[in-house]
Amino acid sequence: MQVKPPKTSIRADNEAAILAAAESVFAEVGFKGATTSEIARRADVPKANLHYYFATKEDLYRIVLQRVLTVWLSAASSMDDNEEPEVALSRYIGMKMDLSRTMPLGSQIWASEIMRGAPMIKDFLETTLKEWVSDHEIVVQRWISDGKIYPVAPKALFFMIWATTQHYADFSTQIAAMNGGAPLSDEEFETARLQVIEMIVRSVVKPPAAPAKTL
Amino acid sequence: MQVKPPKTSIRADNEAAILAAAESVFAEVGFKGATTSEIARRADVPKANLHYYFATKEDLYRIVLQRVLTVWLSAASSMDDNEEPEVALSRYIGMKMDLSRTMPLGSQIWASEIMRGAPMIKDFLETTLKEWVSDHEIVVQRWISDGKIYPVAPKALFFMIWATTQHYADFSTQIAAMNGGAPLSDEEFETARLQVIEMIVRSVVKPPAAPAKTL
DNA sequence: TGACGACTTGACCATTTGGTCAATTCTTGT
DNA sequence: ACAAGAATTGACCAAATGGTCAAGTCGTCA
Repeated sequence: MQVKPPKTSIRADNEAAILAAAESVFAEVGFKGATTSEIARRADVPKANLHYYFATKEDLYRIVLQRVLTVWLSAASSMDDNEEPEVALSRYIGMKMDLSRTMPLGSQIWASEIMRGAPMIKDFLETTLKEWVSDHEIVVQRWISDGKIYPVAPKALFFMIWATTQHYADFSTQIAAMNGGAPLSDEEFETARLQVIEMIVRSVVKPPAAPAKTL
Repeated sequence: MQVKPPKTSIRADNEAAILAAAESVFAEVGFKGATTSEIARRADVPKANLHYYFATKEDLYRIVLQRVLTVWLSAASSMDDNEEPEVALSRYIGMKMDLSRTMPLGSQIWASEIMRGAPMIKDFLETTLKEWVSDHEIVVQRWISDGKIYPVAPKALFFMIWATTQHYADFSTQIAAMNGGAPLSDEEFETARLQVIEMIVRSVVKPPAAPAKTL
């Protein structure tokens, strides 16, 4: 199951520790605010050792960002099939909620990269992401033509999905404060997950046509 | 209409220029990433002059944050009355969309403050914001009891509203990229605003009970 | 076992950082 | 007109920053 032979496990271990530390620092204070010494501290290696594995802070950031994009793409493909809108949307929203739960740092890094003007992922936004949106706008348009969902601007729907699901990662501090100070438990999160799916689906999917005459 | 007599207009002008510059820098790179020299550069004053008006970077940040909270509170009160859910929600969502349009930097600063763990507004979250949520949960519960909206977790509804509306501020770079590279025009934004209101309202408000028998 | 490359790290460097200060130049009220 | 406070700013400082380097230690494979 290993993709790359692990060179030495020393290298693999150290790179992993440094990348994990980098992820958490970048998520908290963004690229500009991050310091290599703080990353080294969290990874529990001397700063010089960090620079032995990753030449520059920008290199480190680029690699961390690349993993975020990869994960984003994997979730994105979960909406590809042409199922019924309710099913396709539920699957996609659920997947995004799972991502917010399991990889909140990635979501936060994405957010702070966007907020600083996306200098590093401008290209990704303009090509890959733009294409995903264009492709899926067509799907939504078809659902509208077929009378399955209300006529809505597809982009507004995508933005609502992204915003709401990622909110559970990016604003987890605020959510915890509203939850009596503690992060959502697994059960609480699962409830939220279902609730989000239910609300967003209802926001666009037409209820089944009035049952012809039965009852 | 002036609240404080403007001391000298020199002071007022300089403070305003510095605060505006600070807002834009903090919005882009957060508190940790911001530098006083960059703020001074954007305000077009020497750094020493900036420190003449604001003693420390933290002071500046605190003041900028305070204004964000004030604005947030003014929008929050727009949902207070006990109107029909559709009206109350539409007004509140519309107000939040307006805020995202007119004060996007404030929204971004809020987001980055939350992402770094909200060290500076923890108290606001745990008191003022928590109370607002508690109070309005009651309103939503009543709407549910009255059968006016579907049974939803009030917090999940608030989070969806905040997330979606603030997305138009925090992720404007990404939205522009999806819009062919240009920020939303006034008309495009107005369309989005209406669309967001429509979707969120539909996500919770029950359609009028099947019209008794007419037609 | 020994040699060679991988790994480790304290000391160091130039630059940038937040912030200070004293000397100077306005403004303004009388 | 002029004194007194308000405003301006170049020069400066200690600390922190991203990054380097040389001198070592360790792992492993023949």
